[in-house]
Parts: sequence; structure tokens; C-alpha cells
Amino acid sequence: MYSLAEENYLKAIYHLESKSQGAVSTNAIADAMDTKPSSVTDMVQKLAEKEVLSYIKYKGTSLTKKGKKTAANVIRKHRLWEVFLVEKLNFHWDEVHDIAEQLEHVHSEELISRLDKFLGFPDFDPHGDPIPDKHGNVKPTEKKLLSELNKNQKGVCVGVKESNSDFLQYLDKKNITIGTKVSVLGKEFFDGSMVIQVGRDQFFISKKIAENLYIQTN
Amino acid sequence: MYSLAEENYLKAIYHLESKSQGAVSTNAIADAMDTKPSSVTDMVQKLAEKEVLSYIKYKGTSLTKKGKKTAANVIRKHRLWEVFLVEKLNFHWDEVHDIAEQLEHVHSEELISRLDKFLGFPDFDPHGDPIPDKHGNVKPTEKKLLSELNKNQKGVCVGVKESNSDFLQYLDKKNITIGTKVSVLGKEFFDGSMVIQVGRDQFFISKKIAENLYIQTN
DNA sequence: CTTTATTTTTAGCCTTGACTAAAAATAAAA
DNA sequence: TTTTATTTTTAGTCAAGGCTAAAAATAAAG
Ligand SMILES: [Mn+2]
Ligand SMILES: [Mn+2]
Ligand SMILES: [Mn+2]
Ligand SMILES: [Mn+2]
Repeated sequence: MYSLAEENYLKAIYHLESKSQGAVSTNAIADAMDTKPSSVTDMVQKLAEKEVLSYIKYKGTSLTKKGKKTAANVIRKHRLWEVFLVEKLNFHWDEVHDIAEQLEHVHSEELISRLDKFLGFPDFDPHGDPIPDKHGNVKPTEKKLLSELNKNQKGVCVGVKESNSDFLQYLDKKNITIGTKVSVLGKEFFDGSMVIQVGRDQFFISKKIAENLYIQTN
Repeated sequence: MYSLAEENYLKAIYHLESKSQGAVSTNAIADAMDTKPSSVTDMVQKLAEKEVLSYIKYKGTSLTKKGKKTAANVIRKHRLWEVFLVEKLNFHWDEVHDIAEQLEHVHSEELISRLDKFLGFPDFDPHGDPIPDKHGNVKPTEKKLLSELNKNQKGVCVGVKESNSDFLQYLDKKNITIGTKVSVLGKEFFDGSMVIQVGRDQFFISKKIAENLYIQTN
């Protein structure tokens, strides 16, 4: 059994590792966890002894198979609880993250497997992120950022990259949610901004918005 | 906001206080929490500074209004989660306590108020214990122990005193659950044992069983 | 190649919530 | 009312997880 702090480190390292290949640096972890590098070094050394990650002084860390599975399981719990909060308790998708951050640390295999069933074995959380199975495996999905599309391409919104409240509320205002069809009417190469069509509306979006929306084309 | 340890102390003291009038002794708390008296003294001094209980050296502690409300709120969360686990996830009533013990420490007013609504504002948990309202108030119910009934009296089972697995599984075996009608056919004054009728069955029960079943007569 | 800047680690300290052993109060017996 | 037993508190440690400041590696410039 891993402590709350250990689980959070594993989760953070898992996410960092998937966002950039190679070992994860101490500073990157400290940054992601809003803590100090010295604290990270301590914890990472402890986790290396527990064989959930391999750590080479001054070189960084990377999760072992065991560590990856543990991290994926925490993420699985986080995302299943987010589904519960949105689908069953009618929370809005921008309100669930902090609560799930607590619920993900409740230890009970049985609880999660029953929750999974209760929710109808969902594949994605409310932000479009895939829910790992109980072995820690994630189905790979082919999605790209809206910012990668060009003029006249279109697709369906299948997820958000950042999911902070401000961004999600912006999407609501524009009636964009998971499943929404989006077409690129124009793209400005100077600043990466776009004009897109959503339903009957067409409007301008900045590069920053386009870089945070996942689209599936085909 | 109170830490997990603080919440558990408050809860334990709340229960001890309701089971016996007057200040609660340090040893009683240590006993209930399966910890050492010296640890209790430490924590109780800390909680006294936070004004959730009043503590007089060598005399014991008792919760303040603030402490009672906080404790009742933790208990409210515990019991609502137990209802959720049984009613929605189909857990058995003897499996839910340890999970609820973790879930009760998730901090979110909104979560609990939505959960309450989702469950249909239940008044009792799966073991028949009353669920405090959000202000920490508990409706008083007039129930007595089965052991207090005499020959030819009858009533409805409305709760269990102890709720450990062995006891609950015994009740299942005898088809006794919340709502079951129970009649006392005979009572042995020497050892407090009884012969009772449940449905079509009539059988012998020990004093210990009778002392752990709450009955409502009328 | 040195020198400088950045990253990472170490050393030492802090808080929380435990524990043990010893001291002090209080309660019970004699 | 002494003496003894029990309860409670204090003093001193410890592990987990943080932090700061200083030292050591590594990387980047000059
Ligand atoms: Mn989240
Ligand atoms: Mn999510
Ligand atoms: Mn319980
Ligand atoms: Mn209960």
C-alpha cells in the first residue's frame, strides 16, 4: 500500500513521462507537484528502494513496470470518480478535479470495480481522458490538437488538454463539449489563431485555445 | 479544516460522550482509538487550543458545541457513504464500514449535499444509525434493545448496536435485517437468553445477541 | 579550457502524530 | 491516614514529508 504522498508522486511522474520521452528531471517533478527539488530527491530515493522507479543521481527517474501500474491505477480511480461526480451527482466538468484528487486515494479494489460497473464501464472521463483498465493499460486513441488542423479540416472534440476551470467555462460559453463537431474555416499562420465553426456559430479562437482541444478527424 | 487524525479523535470522543455522561477519560479515548494514552493527551491538548473540546488535566475532556458539530458532520459523511455503498454499489452491510472510514474524510460540502440528494435524503444508514443533518442535529428516536423486551412483547428491528461482520452475518443467517418483525416468545432470566420468532422461524438467541439489536415497539 | 550559471543533492531543521519510559496525580486499599 | 494501584501527564524519540541553505555536479558561455 502506498501513502497519499507516494501516490501523488507516482502520478505526477507518470504524467511527466508520457509528455516527454526519457528520464524525468527532479526539477520537473518539483515543478509539477509545486514542491521543492530537495523534497523530490528525498522522495524519489525512497520510491527507488520500493522498486517503483529507477533513479540515477543527477540523471533523473523513470517508473518501473510496477510503478507505472500503480500510477495508472490511481489515475483510473481519479477518472472513474470524475465520471461518477458528473454523471451521477450532476457536477459540472470544471468542478470535479479537486474532489477526485481526494477520492483517488481511497484504497479498495472492490470499491473501484463496483463503481466501474455502476457507471457502465466508461472508457473516458468527463474531460475526454481515457480510463486505464485494472491492469493499468490505456487504449491508445488517435487524436490531435485542434491547432494541428488546417483550413477546411474538421473533426469532433474528444478531449481537453488543460482542464482548469477558466478554460472549461470558456468552452461552455462557446457551446463546445466532448462530442461537438468543429470545422476550421480559417487559420492565421502568423499567430496560430483560427476562425472555427461550431454548430451555427462561427468565431475566432486564439492559438492557446486551439492547443488545448483534442480533435478526432475521420 | 481538520486533519484526518483530528477528525477521528473528534468522532471517537463524540461517540464516547454519547455512550456515557460526563467528561471522557483519556484512557477511554486511547482504548477506543487503539492508541496510547500519552498520544491522546498530546492530541487532546492540541484540540483544546482549537476550541473543539474543553480539557481539564486529569479530569477528562468534553466536546464544545463547535466540536460536536464537527464530529457529527464526519459521522454524517460516514453514514451517507455507507448508504451509497449499500444502495448504489450493492455492497453488503457488513462490508461497508472500512471504506466509509476513508470516504468520511473527503472534504467537500458540495459533494455531501449532492450525495445526500442522490440518495434521496436518507434518515438512517444501513445499520439503522441515524444520519445527522448538515447542522449536526440528530433526530432522537425511541428504540430499545431487544434484551429489554419481555415475553410476548414484539417490535421491529431498527438497528444494530455493534456492527462487526460476524454479528451482521449471523443476522443474515437468521434472516434478521432492518425492518424485520421480531417477537419474544420466551425469556430466561438466569442468563438473559430468549426464544424469538422471526417470520415463520422461531429460535434461541443469547443475551449477547439480544443486547445488540435495537427494536422499536409500537 | 576556464569561468559562470543551472541543476541536483546533502545537511540540518521543522511539524504532525505516533511511541516508550519515567514522573506526577488521583483513586482504592489497608 | 498511610500505602499501594491506577490513571494521566511529561520528557524524550522516531518516521514521514516538508523546508532552507550550502555544497557538489553538470551544462552553458566565454
Ligand atoms: Mn482530474
Ligand atoms: Mn479528468
Ligand atoms: Mn460504519
Ligand atoms: Mn453504520
